[in-house]
Amino acid sequence: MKYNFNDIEAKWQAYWAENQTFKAENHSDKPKYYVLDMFPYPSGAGLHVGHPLGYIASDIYARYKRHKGFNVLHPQGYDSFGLPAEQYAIQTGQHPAVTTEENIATYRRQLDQIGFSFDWSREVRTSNPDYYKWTQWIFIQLFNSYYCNIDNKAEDISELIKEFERAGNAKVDAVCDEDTPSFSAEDWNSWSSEKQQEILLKYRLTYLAETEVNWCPALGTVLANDEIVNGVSERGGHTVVRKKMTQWSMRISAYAERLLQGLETIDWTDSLKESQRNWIGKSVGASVVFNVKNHDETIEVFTTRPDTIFGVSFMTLAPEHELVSKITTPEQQAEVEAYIEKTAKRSERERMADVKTISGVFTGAYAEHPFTKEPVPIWIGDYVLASYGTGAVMAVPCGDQRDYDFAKHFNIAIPNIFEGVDISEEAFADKENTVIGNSDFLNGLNYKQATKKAIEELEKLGHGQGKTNYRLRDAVFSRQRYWGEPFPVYYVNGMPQMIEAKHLPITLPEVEKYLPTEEGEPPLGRADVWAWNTETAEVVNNELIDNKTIFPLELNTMPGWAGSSWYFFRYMDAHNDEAFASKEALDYWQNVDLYIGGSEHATGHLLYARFWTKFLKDRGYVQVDEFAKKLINQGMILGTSAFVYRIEGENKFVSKDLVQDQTVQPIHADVSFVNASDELDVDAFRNWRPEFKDAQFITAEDGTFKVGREVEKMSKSKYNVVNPDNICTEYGADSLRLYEMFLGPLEQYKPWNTAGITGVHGFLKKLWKLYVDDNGIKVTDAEPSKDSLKTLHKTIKKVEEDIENFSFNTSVSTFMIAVNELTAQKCTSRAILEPLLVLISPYAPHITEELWSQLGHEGSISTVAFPQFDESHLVESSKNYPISFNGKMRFTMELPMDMSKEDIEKAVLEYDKTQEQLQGRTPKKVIVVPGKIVNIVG
RNA sequence: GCAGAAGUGGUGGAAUUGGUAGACACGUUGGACUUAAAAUCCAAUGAACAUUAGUUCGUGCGGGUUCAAGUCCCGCCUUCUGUACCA
Repeated sequence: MKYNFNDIEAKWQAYWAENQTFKAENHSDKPKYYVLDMFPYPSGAGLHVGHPLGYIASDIYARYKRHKGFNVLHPQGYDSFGLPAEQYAIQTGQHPAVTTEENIATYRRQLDQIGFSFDWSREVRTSNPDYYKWTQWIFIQLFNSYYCNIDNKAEDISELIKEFERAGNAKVDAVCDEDTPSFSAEDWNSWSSEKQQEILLKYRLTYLAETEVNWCPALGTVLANDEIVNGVSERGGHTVVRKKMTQWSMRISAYAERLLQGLETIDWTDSLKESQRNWIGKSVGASVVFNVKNHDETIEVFTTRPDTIFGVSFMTLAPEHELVSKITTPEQQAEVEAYIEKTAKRSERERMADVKTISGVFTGAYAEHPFTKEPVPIWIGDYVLASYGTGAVMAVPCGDQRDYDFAKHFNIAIPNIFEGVDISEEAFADKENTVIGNSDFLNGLNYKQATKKAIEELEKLGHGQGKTNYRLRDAVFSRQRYWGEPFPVYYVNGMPQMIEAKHLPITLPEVEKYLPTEEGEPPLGRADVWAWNTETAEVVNNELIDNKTIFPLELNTMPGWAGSSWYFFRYMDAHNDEAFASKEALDYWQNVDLYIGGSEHATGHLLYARFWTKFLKDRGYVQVDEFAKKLINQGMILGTSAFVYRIEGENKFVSKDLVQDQTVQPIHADVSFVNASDELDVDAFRNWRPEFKDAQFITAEDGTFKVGREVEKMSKSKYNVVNPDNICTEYGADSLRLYEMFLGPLEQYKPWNTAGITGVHGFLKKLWKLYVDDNGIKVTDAEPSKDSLKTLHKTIKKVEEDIENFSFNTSVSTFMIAVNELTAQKCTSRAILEPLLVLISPYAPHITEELWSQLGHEGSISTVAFPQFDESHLVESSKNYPISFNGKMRFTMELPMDMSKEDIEKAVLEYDKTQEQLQGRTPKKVIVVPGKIVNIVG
């Protein structure tokens, strides 16, 4: 019987689907284990071999955990709202729901043929109204919450309103906008409802505010900071400009400290945690208030070095700073205005590219040093960013290199306030070795002492206090797009109102085009039926809007990360229409035990999802603080591109080994035309494109034509994309799974080379032949040999360790070694071969199911207990000792395991080969490590 | 600039606590089977020297610790990833 993988794989995939083999139960006596892959976006191109890498790894782990007796939740679904489907809709007029549906079908077919153990009964799609109903619901909860700094958690906004009615906001310590005024209870109670709502927006966790946003004209939408790479849009590489717009924002900054602290409690990679730490950007220091001479204005700055306050010799404001126009003296007016105009014109990108040029202008105004009362000149300069801190810095040139460079450039004094440090060449920024001098009451103190003292003194003077600053900004939550979740929001007198939760979902309206309107409104502005009737609680025709009972609905939609910020909870109870998931399900599954995905989501999805989890916990909807306990980033699989070389100016191609010093042009050839020995199928290449049809090919003497190889990112344009469908047809899903793992460590970037798959495919054939010959199953009930038991048990040990360490590549080698050994031992024993199948089944589930059933078992192998490791089979009576001379291994010597150190030394020294090596010398020293090694020195 | 990861044969990679460097594969070469091919099987395969026995070198580079270093320490170089005038 031959190993007919196509039939076997189809058979078992059908079996799993029919029997719902991998359906997870929400009630079980078994311990739970939740394995999750990062949500795929179903793109039109389908999967290439790089995509399933993480899915295969998580699938192996999920299957392993089932063998280990866990109730495993291993779901899959689609992040199905998003820009590509919408761009496609704009180009073709097709509804994004239609193309999304088609793409999902392709994905599903491709995923199914790889044999994943997903519980498809729990599939979720973010674009499905049953799902986004709850995304809208969470949005409403955020709107109805504020962040209380005293309790350090989110609380219901009604609590805040009660307090405002009772005592105004004097005693309230909550996260709010910078410009929130102080008010009394009388003020509050005297205000109109609109005014009250305006104030409440300053506290709500999601709020509408005029913000400066990253506007991408080409995409017609706003982008979040993490959607911009090097000043251009991440998708498409379009220009991004700053623009003021009224937008929904998420008050994620309220959670900055908890998001930072939480990192200590989760097992994520260091690089990922580090990215999040940098993104949150905590800095501890002080806020210092400077008076402006001859003005009532004050300038507040944030500094991490209050200890260097006596080294201040100027201040710098961002050119956009609101005080600039107020304090600039008439003499400096023209110069300042010219500078502001010049910097405003420079795009973010230019400003970033050109960090070296120092520019700035003196405003003519002076601040007053809080301690010395000396005048401090106020400059403006674009090295100060309006968006960080207060948009102003106190410049200490002796202690900060940027201030130093600025001072040098403009000939500003650089007073030295450090003991025994030379600052004639550069600033001194070493906090550890700082001793302050020339600084009145701070003299002689180190960094820590001086910082503490300076803050105390500033507080006494009322000129500052200790402060912690975060780089993390509130996240803009609106997109001027069609294909996203609609907001459950309508407007009364310009004030946003939430639709009651019981009327959700508010489904996407139909539009005739997916472009912004002529007036520049988002695509939903084209919908005819997009108004809210508050009496009937229905979405009605816009013509009915009377602003009495029928109001306009929000035209923006939610961003891509809305749906993916909580989907991991939905899988726990995917069809619940009473709640986003039942309390029982949430209590049982808690959070994700293992999350596998790419590292590109470090500061986007993975931060927002943590934020929403903490919010849901605060409001009592979930029990957990973090949604994923452990996270692994899989590396990318790169393509191995193939190049053919065309002689410059001629339609003549030359085999790689004959190129020599001719001037040639490398041209990408499709990798499917190239075999394992880098030989090109010339005919296939000719037929590929008309211009190659009549080309000449200079081949090697043996008639072969060699291509060059280079490792690049896998991409259509490089013709190096390998489709898993072809691999499955030609070698089978089990070969694909094994090979993806065999390529190397999961986290590492590594090139794909289809040629190597014959290795694992050969292994599967050998495995098959161990069980089956021409007459069918050849497994017997014979007593296993000692050697076979040893092979089995060392394999159990190694594989178990490997899986626990996510070292899947080494377990594939271990299987190969085991099968090679058992084949050599001519093992046919059921007692060996049955457990071996269970070991391999997480990696190669189809072939093992088939052999398991052929061995006479009913039902799936997937829940059979993992074999128990028994040390006793590995105990050796002797050891083949490596004998080294001065650290160099010369020969080996078989000696009993229980031999004493002294006897080993004696035996080794008496051995002929030892004397041969020593050539009459007397060893100075003999090191014997029993069970390991012998080293002879001398 | 800063942070993180990584550098081992022709290639992917292995070596879990310092103890036989290169497991397991790919590729290459030779052989068996075959009319031939495919498939399968066997053997060799880090480099140099040597008829053999064997010797020398060898884990990015330079030092060091140790009986023993891919592994530990110090100083560099290169590549990848992320991030950046963050006060």
